[in-house]
Amino acid sequence: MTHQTVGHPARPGLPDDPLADVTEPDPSCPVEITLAALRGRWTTLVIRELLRGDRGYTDLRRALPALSDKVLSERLAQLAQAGVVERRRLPGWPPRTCYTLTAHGRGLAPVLQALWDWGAAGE
Amino acid sequence: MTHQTVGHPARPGLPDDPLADVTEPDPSCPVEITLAALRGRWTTLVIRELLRGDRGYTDLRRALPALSDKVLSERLAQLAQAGVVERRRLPGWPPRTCYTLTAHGRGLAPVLQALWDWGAAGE
DNA sequence: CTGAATCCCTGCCGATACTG
DNA sequence: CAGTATCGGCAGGGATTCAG
Repeated sequence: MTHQTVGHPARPGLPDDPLADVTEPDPSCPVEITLAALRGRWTTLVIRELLRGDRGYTDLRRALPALSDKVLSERLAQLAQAGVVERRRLPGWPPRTCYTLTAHGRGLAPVLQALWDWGAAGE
Repeated sequence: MTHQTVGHPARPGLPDDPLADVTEPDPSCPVEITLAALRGRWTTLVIRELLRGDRGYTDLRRALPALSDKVLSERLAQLAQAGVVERRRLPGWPPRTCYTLTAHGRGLAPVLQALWDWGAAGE
């Protein structure tokens, strides 16, 4: 059990942590770390695809036809750097790469669910 | 009970909804609605301040000193449009405005918590 | 097949200055 | 006190092209 509810008696809905008091945008703030991982057009859709199972580069292109090579590469690199996805090059020819969510990446599922719930509830 | 768990038997972590199958970024996707509401530098910090209680314009400026007038105005307008905050003009002089989270806006607390948890757990 | 490099264009962000 | 107007810089995103 690595996350969920640190206990925040006096602050409804906000963690009881010094970083919760930052007075300006701070890349080390957990909230910003997560938003940075999700940042950019297409990012959440790529994650959604990978939540459904491992995918190759071409699988992703086929699932998201309007997504350009450049942006797909960018997103996969960004997500790899954030520790969300892992690349595995498969031996043989033609060259193939398999993209998998890391354990950390799979942890985004409840985050996306929370985003979905609020957006669906709202307004 | 307006949101939370539609029931998604076959899709771990993802809602069972046709919109979950969109093949390109779609502003009506709940996830994107939420991300749009949170988009932009300073946005989450403004929300955090308001989660702690109602604030006036100057209160917010004092709490976030590095935030410029223009951006604060932009954020408050954006959040008002998203139905997250409500403005109340107080009568009398000098002019005062009180910013309050709507019920919908208060619902962002668990979302921010989820973002915090993942960012704090990770990497 | 799987990417990375380039070019261009748009939109966001901040600083400054000004109004009711 | 509570904003709005304008300007400039810079980063994000798409189309195309090139490489391993």
